[in-house]
Amino acid sequence: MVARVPKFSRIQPEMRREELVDATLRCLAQHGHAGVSVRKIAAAAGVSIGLINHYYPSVDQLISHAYEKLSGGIAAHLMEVSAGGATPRESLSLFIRESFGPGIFDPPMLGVWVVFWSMVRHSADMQAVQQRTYAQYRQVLERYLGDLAGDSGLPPVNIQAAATALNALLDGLWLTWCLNPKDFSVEEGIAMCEGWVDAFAAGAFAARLNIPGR
Amino acid sequence: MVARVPKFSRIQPEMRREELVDATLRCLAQHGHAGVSVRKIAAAAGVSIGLINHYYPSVDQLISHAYEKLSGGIAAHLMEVSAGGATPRESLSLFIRESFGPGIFDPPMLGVWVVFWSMVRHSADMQAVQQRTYAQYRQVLERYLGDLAGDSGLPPVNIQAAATALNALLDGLWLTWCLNPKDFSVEEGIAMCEGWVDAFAAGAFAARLNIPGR
DNA sequence: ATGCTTATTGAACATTCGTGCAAGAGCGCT
DNA sequence: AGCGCTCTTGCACGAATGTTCAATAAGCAT
Repeated sequence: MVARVPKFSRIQPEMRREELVDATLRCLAQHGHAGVSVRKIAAAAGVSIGLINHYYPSVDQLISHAYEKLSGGIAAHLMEVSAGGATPRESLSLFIRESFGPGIFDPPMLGVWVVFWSMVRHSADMQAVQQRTYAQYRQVLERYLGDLAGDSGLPPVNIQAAATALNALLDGLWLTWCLNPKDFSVEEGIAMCEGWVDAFAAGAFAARLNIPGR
Repeated sequence: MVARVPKFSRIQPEMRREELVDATLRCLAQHGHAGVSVRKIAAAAGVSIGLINHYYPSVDQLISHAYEKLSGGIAAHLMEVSAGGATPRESLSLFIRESFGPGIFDPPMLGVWVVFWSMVRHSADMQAVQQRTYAQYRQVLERYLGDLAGDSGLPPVNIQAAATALNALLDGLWLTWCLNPKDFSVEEGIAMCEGWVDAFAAGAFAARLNIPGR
């Protein structure tokens, strides 16, 4: 008497998509650009090669969905955490500290983003995801920085430019650190960002980031 | 009477290497990751497929040399330009403005760097180039920032951390702008960096970037 | 139980890739 | 003028790629 053992299991399409996207992210983190491979992703997800094209017309669309999930997930997480701050200044500190947390500050993650960035220029889908998620990020920072400037009674400042700069500082530190984690410690990175916010709150950028903007 | 027209010309090995490296950079700028291809590079250089492996044992070494040339060239250029400043503060302004200049602030360049970064984690050669050129960049900034802090009579500050932060701000703005040049103008980017240097010169970061460092 | 829907499989296809290698030819040297 | 070094060529090879598609079988409904 032999027990029936199914060769595979059918699961709900949405769950399967989720699994495929997760496998994609794992693949990119491990293999970098070489992870953009139907066969590698299929192996990582434990499914057959053909299943991927059943759910995604092309591998590019799978990557695009993975981009959306990762980027959206991080943005949502940062928003949720920073919302716990009692003041704008405190929210910014939470946002900064969480940006340096595990799952974000992680060298293999560079391999993932590098793939995404390399596709932005040639894919309209990727470009759309990039612009949408970046705007989301920046708006959060704009709100906190705007409130902080209001609380501090600062002269009018180009908040959008300030948010762009803080975001760039975060991104640049992340990039530098992922390329060589020995360059500086996470705590030092946080201190650099906190210093920037302190300077902002003290009105140090008012002279350069005056309002006209665009 | 038929004029002799050579099928190809022999040139000095060094010049040929130069041509191959230039073709590589052009390829990466145009095709991104797809430009990492012996055939595409050979076509861009106007030579046969086999010639590349004659000069470089593997395509990875060609990319590595291209990385070294591009990175070293930019570093040398920035050093040369910024050396023209009469004061450390002026040198920093020149460094910043030149960092936003053409040839650096250029969206296709993102495709080049993205390829380099994707290889740093898996190639010891690329890692070595990365660390060497990054240290070179930062040392220049450290010198100017150190002199500026001395001139301003600031309390002791972790200059290395400050240079890391300014470099990260530059990199982050570059990345953001290359992904979407409409986000902000070059002049705004320069203003953000100048504002950071102003704040540094005013001692705004002294409290966070205190000396112990590491 | 039986049938139906369709999620899932895996082989097949045409491309493209990097590298190896023997043949060819440019160009300096005698 | 012709020898010879080696730069240069381009075909050949195996491996890996994305996509297609007919066949299979899981799991729900009847």
